[in-house]
Amino acid sequence: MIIGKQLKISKQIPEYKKALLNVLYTGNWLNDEVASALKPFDISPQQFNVLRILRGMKGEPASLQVIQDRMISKMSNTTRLVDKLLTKDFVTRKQCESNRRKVDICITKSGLDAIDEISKVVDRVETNITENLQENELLTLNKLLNKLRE
Amino acid sequence: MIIGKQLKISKQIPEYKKALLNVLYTGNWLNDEVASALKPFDISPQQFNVLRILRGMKGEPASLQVIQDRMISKMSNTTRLVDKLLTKDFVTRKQCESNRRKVDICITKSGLDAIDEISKVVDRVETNITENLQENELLTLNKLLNKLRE
DNA sequence: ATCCTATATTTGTACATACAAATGTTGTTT
DNA sequence: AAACAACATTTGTATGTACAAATATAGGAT
Repeated sequence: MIIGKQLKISKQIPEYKKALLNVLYTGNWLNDEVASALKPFDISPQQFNVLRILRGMKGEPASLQVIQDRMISKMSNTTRLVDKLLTKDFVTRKQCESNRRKVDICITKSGLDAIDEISKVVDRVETNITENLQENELLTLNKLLNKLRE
Repeated sequence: MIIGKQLKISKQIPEYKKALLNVLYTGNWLNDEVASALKPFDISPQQFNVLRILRGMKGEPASLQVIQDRMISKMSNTTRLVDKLLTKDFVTRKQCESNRRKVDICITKSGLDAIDEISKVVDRVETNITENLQENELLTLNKLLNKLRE
């Protein structure tokens, strides 16, 4: 639905305000969509994101800093997010040997299995959502969002 | 920056995944930008959003439901968000007379003063962010985001 | 009028997040 | 080498948010 109608915004709101409202609103909406798809697996979008990052490390350990830099939503307490993944046995954490201030975080076999399983469901949601956008529209959307953040 | 570089994503990720990642990432980024602009006023983006909704009511009271429907980020406890605004004396809340299940929430004079003041700062942030996008680019962005949510 | 269902909000509780201070480690300066 | 600043993470604490159950009111159906 059109953003103005959706949130019952005044009709003469300038386009730039509409656009920013739309980015925020659509971001939240998308997050909620993903969250409810993840719900049955008892995992949050944030946790899913971190698991995916760790899977992308291809066996290499990641420090907290590396994880944080790559997270979609930066947060001020990644330690505790990793704690949650630890109790689920999805990751391991130990002091980094070459720089003992850092910590080596790796995904476990069971973490890999979990994310592979969960990814299928998320993939389905993602293709569903984007199916009414053409490839060139996706490219344009990416271009405009990148430009916005410059 | 380009979303793939930003989050150090694998290069052969399909465009639709990039787009959704970009929507989420840009939404969070924008929220953080606004949040830090609001910080000096000791008010959260959510609270700011509700005050703006109430200002838009032009004196008419809003029920919790009305507020929730118009919020950028839907949340499951609007009561407590309004509690916060109450303790700041930015709003009033009383039982609705025509339907006593509902509550009438109104913005106070001091709430109006606050939001007028704060809006100036947020406006500045918003124009800053969008200044490198042309009007037709903003229109396209809005169109694509609306289409995504369909 | 009584009963039942739907609506609107609040409350209890568990969990998540933000922020600053504390801890431990490393590199640099003197 | 001692002292100090910079870095990486953790911990304490306050606040925010999610979810379900509880409360209260309204609008039918019998």
